[in-house]
Amino acid sequence: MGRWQPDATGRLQQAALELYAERGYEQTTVAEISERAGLTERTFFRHFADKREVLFRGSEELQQLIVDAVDGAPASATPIEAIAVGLQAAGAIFDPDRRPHSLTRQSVIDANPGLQERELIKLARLAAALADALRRRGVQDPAAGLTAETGIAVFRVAFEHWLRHDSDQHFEDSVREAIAELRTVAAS
Amino acid sequence: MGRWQPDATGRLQQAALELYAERGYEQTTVAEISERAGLTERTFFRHFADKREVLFRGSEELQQLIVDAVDGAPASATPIEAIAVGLQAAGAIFDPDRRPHSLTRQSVIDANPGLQERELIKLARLAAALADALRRRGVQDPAAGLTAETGIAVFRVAFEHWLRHDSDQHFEDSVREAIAELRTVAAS
DNA sequence: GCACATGATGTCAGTTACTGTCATCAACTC
DNA sequence: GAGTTGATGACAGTAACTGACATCATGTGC
Repeated sequence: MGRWQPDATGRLQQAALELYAERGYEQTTVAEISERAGLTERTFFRHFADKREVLFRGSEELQQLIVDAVDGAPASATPIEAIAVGLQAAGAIFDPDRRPHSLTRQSVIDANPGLQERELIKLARLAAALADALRRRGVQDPAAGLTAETGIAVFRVAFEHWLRHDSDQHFEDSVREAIAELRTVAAS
Repeated sequence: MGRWQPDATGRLQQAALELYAERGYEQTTVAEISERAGLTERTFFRHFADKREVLFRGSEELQQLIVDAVDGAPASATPIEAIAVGLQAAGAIFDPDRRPHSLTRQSVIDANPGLQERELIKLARLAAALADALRRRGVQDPAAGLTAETGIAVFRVAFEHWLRHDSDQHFEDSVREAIAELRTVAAS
């Protein structure tokens, strides 16, 4: 059993999620995660900047996916429609098969304030990226920023609905429903 | 020079802000902060849960101030108007005399992602408290949550404007302007 | 004035997240 | 098959944070 087992990053992610879920985030040491993954503590910190980040790898890809979709939305789309197109593209990541994994991950985050902080800054970065994408479409400020933040609110509503809904509804449908809800609220 | 110098919490806060501003948050140790305040490291952690929290003491009072004002807003006020009343009450804390202090504090936060995370979760808690206050006024969901989050966006815009504006404009006026901006955006 | 309770602080030992440095080993190149 | 490259191990070190217990200032009852 030499070094160089494949996918060290993935093994660390899986080991961390398992342990966080089993015994809690704070009760889990990085040494334990690394051991379960067959690696050392030092190697963990070569793959992840800190103990929280192991749960958030992939948020960059999610952001890129969404931003690319916004960039690709038809020029005729209004700002909020462009955001909706972007969010729906996230369905490629949030597919029904991965819902159990997402549920476990979210329950771990919801149980720990430190992890919630990390989640919030990821969403804030996504909001900033969405605002930039809107500006590239010619949307002026402060509409770009406000629409982007509204988009984050929609994302959260859609994601939570997708998580909690038992049926294997597609994420795109959850986004559609959240947008409809937003229009109702905004029109009142 | 015995123990029991008055206002240990305040001395720790001032020492921390000075050192964070002088040499940076990460380059400052809790031992150094405590020493400047004439206390020990252990005592620091009796006053503050962690090294970040020393910059955020008072956010609970701010939240209470705003929520109380929302509760006290006239029954005839619309949800967003009630939020505006609440945010304007924060002018009691953000008075022009404290602007230099707020500027220093914000520059420290803006220079460190960890501190930004803490700021974000404080704002998220404020948003949750605002949503509860709206529900007490009979506002239904999801309008309560969405209006509360919009209120946070308004707060951030107003606060940043108040910070950056050289004249000693009152915070209440910044809130008024931000609300007007929001109405313009929403009506477009 | 004095014993006593109370609360804030000091002291000290310990755990753990995180970093710097250098050695080691697998795979790839020529 | 020697050298290069990149990932990992080993080890020492710093600093955030915690638990346990001692100590001291202050207030209270007498």
